[in-house]
Amino acid sequence: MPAEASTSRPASPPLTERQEARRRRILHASAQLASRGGFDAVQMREVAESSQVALGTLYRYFPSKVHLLVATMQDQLEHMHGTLRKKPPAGDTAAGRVAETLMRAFRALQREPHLADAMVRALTFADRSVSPEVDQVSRQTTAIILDAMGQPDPTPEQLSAVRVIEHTWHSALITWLSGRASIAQVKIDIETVCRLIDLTEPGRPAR
Amino acid sequence: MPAEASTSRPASPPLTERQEARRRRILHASAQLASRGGFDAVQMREVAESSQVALGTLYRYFPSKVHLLVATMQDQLEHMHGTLRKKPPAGDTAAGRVAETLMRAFRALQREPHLADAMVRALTFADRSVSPEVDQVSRQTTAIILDAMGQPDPTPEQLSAVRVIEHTWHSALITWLSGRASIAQVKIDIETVCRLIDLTEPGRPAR
DNA sequence: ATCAAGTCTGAAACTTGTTCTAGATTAGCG
DNA sequence: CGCTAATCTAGAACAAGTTTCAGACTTGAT
Repeated sequence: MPAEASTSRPASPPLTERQEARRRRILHASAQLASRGGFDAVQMREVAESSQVALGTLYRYFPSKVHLLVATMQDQLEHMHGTLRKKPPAGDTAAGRVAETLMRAFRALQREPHLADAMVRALTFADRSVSPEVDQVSRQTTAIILDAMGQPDPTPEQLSAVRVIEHTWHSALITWLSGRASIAQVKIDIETVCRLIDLTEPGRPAR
Repeated sequence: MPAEASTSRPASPPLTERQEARRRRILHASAQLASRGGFDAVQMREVAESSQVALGTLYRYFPSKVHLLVATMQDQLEHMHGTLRKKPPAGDTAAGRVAETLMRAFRALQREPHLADAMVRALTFADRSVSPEVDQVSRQTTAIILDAMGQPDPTPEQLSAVRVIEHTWHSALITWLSGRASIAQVKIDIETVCRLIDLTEPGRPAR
């Protein structure tokens, strides 16, 4: 029973069971260390030791610390998408549902602020060499938002709005994590940007 | 004639002339190295050498690489605010003027993409210890946007919109810098988010 | 079962951000 | 001028990400 997740890796070379296990151990150690002290606490030597893997092996699985943390984020996002699916938001408007969904995710992050720090910092610090992985995270986030909107077939305008929402989401998280914005502030920003969705409700002249 | 900029540092201890000169040399070296190879090319030893200052001194002036790059950004932003002031945007709507202003800034960044990379990456990677400096950058950005709106006395709603615009601006830059979004895409995102301004034009029922 | 290719391990080495130290220089002051 | 505190310099030292390498272990195919 090899649990193959639906939205996962390209799975270039299929991993053996032991390799899959190593990969899981590494991701687990990464998340654990991150939960403690955030980005800085995820030290490659420690991750290697915690996951019972040689440093060189760690680097074979994840070519850099940022790759590792972005993969950790993919992992967590899948989790969250699953959780969110179970109890879909109940608002009347698409904007309200999206805002509610993002606030739910935000509350989850608040429970593990250090982990959030590690993941989000890695995500925005990632350079070109991590683009595919970051893109995957972005697609997953988009999927979550579209789910909340309940629009299986969004217009280009709506996709633009979703992109802007994602931008705001990431950047607002950053300001919260670095102590420059309060939780309340983040909430306001999310609600504000979600209004863009109403603005692009189909049946409106585009411009 | 000690040119004291209007929006500058708290100037805790006033610097002597030679110190001011050192500071300028450092910032200049930083910008120069950044223009070459972006974030990675700004190596503290090189900055120290280029600016004819000992490594320890560099760290006395800027307590970390991120501090240095954020200060570099403040410097460049002041420049840009000055430039933008000279030719204010000409659009009819506030949203249009803000979008035009940001696109103008964006085109300036496109001319020095490596410098942009160094500054923006530093900005979003900055942790709590750099909050005051990052905040200053944020205030300066807000000032530029409010200038473009031509609203000397914005409502709280408008301030929220401006915050969201800044979020989008930063995050969109990141996606462009890491090659995940095209210039055209960034343009669309900026234009999309600027619509929020019309939405909060005074004289509208606030919800 | 055996062999070749690929993978993993442990340890050292290298890079770059950051810290520390001892001595030289400078600034402000009486 | 001559003193004292602060600042600056050169350079070593340390920390953590990354690379490298020789040898042991697995895997897959014959």
